[in-house]
Amino acid sequence: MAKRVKLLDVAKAAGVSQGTASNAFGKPDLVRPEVRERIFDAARELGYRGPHVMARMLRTGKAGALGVVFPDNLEYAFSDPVAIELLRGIGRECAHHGVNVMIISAENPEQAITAVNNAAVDAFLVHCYSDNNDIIKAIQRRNQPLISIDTDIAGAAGTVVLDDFAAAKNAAQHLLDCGASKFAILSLQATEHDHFGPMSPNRLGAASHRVVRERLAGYHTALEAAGIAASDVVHIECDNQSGHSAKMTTELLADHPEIDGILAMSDVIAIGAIDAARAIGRKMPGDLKVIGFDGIQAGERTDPPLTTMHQDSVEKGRLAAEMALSGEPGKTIMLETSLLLRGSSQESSA
Amino acid sequence: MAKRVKLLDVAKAAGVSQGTASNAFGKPDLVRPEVRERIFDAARELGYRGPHVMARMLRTGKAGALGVVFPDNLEYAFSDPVAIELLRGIGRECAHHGVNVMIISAENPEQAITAVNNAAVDAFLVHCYSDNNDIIKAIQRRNQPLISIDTDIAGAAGTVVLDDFAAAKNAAQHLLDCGASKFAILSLQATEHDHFGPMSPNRLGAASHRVVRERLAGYHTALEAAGIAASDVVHIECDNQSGHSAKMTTELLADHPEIDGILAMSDVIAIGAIDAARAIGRKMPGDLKVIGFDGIQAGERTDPPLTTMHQDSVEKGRLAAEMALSGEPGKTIMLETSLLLRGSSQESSA
DNA sequence: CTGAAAGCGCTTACAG
DNA sequence: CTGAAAGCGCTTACAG
Repeated sequence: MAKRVKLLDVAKAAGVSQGTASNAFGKPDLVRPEVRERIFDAARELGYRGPHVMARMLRTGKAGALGVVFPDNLEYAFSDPVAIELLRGIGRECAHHGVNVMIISAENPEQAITAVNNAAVDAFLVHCYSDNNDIIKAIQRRNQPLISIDTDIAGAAGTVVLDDFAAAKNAAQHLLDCGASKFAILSLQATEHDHFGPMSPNRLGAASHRVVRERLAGYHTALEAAGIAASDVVHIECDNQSGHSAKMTTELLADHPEIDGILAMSDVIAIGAIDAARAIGRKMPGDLKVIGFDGIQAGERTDPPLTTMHQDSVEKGRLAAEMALSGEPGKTIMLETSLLLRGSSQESSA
Repeated sequence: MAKRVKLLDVAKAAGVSQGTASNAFGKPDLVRPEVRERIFDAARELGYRGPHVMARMLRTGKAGALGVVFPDNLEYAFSDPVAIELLRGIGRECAHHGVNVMIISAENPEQAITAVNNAAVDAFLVHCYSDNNDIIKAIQRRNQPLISIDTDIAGAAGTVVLDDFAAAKNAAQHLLDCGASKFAILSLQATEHDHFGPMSPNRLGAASHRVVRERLAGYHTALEAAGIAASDVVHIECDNQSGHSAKMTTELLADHPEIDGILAMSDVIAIGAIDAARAIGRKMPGDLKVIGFDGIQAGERTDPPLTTMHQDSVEKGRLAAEMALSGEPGKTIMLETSLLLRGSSQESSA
């Protein structure tokens, strides 16, 4: 293995100083064209591979990359359609700024902390549900800008969230308008600890995930205005996988056949619910109305197609990346959702 | 802005040498516990943030990250279900090794070269269709291990591909067995230059993408064995998006109503084909048989569900990452596919 | 187990 | 526009 050719070798061969050679690569305008060419020729001849990335990073302090962390669901992030849309938006904005995207990968929370500490990035984007998390503390210790997505983190350089309360309120109102009167809520996990199935009032009150808290409040607000107490609503906590929510829904509808309105906190969950309800012969939307949350593509292909509260996850990711890259003071952006009407809540007019 | 606390400051405060302080963080076993604690205390007191990542990288030459490059479809990679599965496998293996995943992001090929040069990574994983590419040259100039996925790159440290020939041959054979006799092939792009619609014999012969070349050869081999010449098969080049392939299929079936077998090079393309065929009233599988390629989840929800050649893209990505991280000599892995039988090729027995 | 020293390869003030 | 020098912050032989 030959010794690596470095800038000084090139400079010597070209008969210039190291500084000038550096400029030829990094700031070509500062070097006279003929000298620049001489330097490039020397580089080619010696087999110089261009400035060493890590050395430049150390010197300039810039990593040229944004770190993306999914503390709640590390492996899972690459399966959730919504996370992928987020990543697409992040990737788009990073590409625009000529910055790479570093996905912090780990098998468990402890490893994630190491992974965060080993990542050469200029800022972190954190997608998580809960603000109380060792991984977040590890990031904050690094003292780099942190943009939080979908939850509030104290001291974040920026925050992008949804108006989850309004979205959930509108979702419940829509099912009320469609005539539903006996409700079940299929909730996302309320805390980091796995817990599936019926939610006790205790558990309902203990939701540490901002998204869950806000959406529950929104659903309840609309229902209570229609005279339906939260205690009369069946709450089921689901894993965010259609297979799992299908199982939960089968049990739900066996125990509570009177349910005629299902409020699902994600489309993935809603899709499982529709599958399960159809399998046991429930007619939708006549017999049972379902509304999801997110607006993923797969919702177009359920039977019936899924009515949902649509959010623009791509834009959410893009905005977060933009905040991270702009270096502006920390602000909070709250995005709106819109009702995406399909067949699972009312007969299509088509 | 206070000056950054560095290791030497901590060492002085703890009354040890810089080397010992370094060991306390990086190789704790080499430092006596009581000394170690003294160092950690000093670090805490001074607000030391832990060893500087970039400095360590420069010194050790290890980046602790794997670069992933999609030269053909930079933004598109986060939309294609198959690319996402690949990424999931890569992420899984990287997490296992405590290595982060760096996605090289760029808006155009030129930017991609810069992005490659700015990426602090230990090796590159390249997913591409064609081996002749400026981005690949840029990577090779960096002289780091390069694992190529889905195509052969000369000098790669490793290669992971599918047995595309056998897969396509089996796909065509299956439709023959189901009774199809008039075929159309919906092909992926054959070269990097956009070209959609009917393929001339010229274009067929010029396919620079390995995947397209192999699959065409496989389809043709099976069809020719059944007495069907390649020149009697309609070839259409599609963008890998269901909306686009749907349009192409509508035209195809208008021009060639006799077609009763569609061989699609991806499930995404096949899904569009099924949608289009159903929209104009073609009965599947009775009237028209369709087989896809990949085995993505969305294929379960078409009407009828999509028969396809299933590949394990997650494993493909995982294997590629494993090769990159093992540092073993370059070898080639060829993965098999399997027929995934659903309703688009024959009546289900259910 | 500990300390003193070298050096990873570059970029950037600074002086000309 | 060019050159000489400092230093980014660390880890790792090396000698004890």
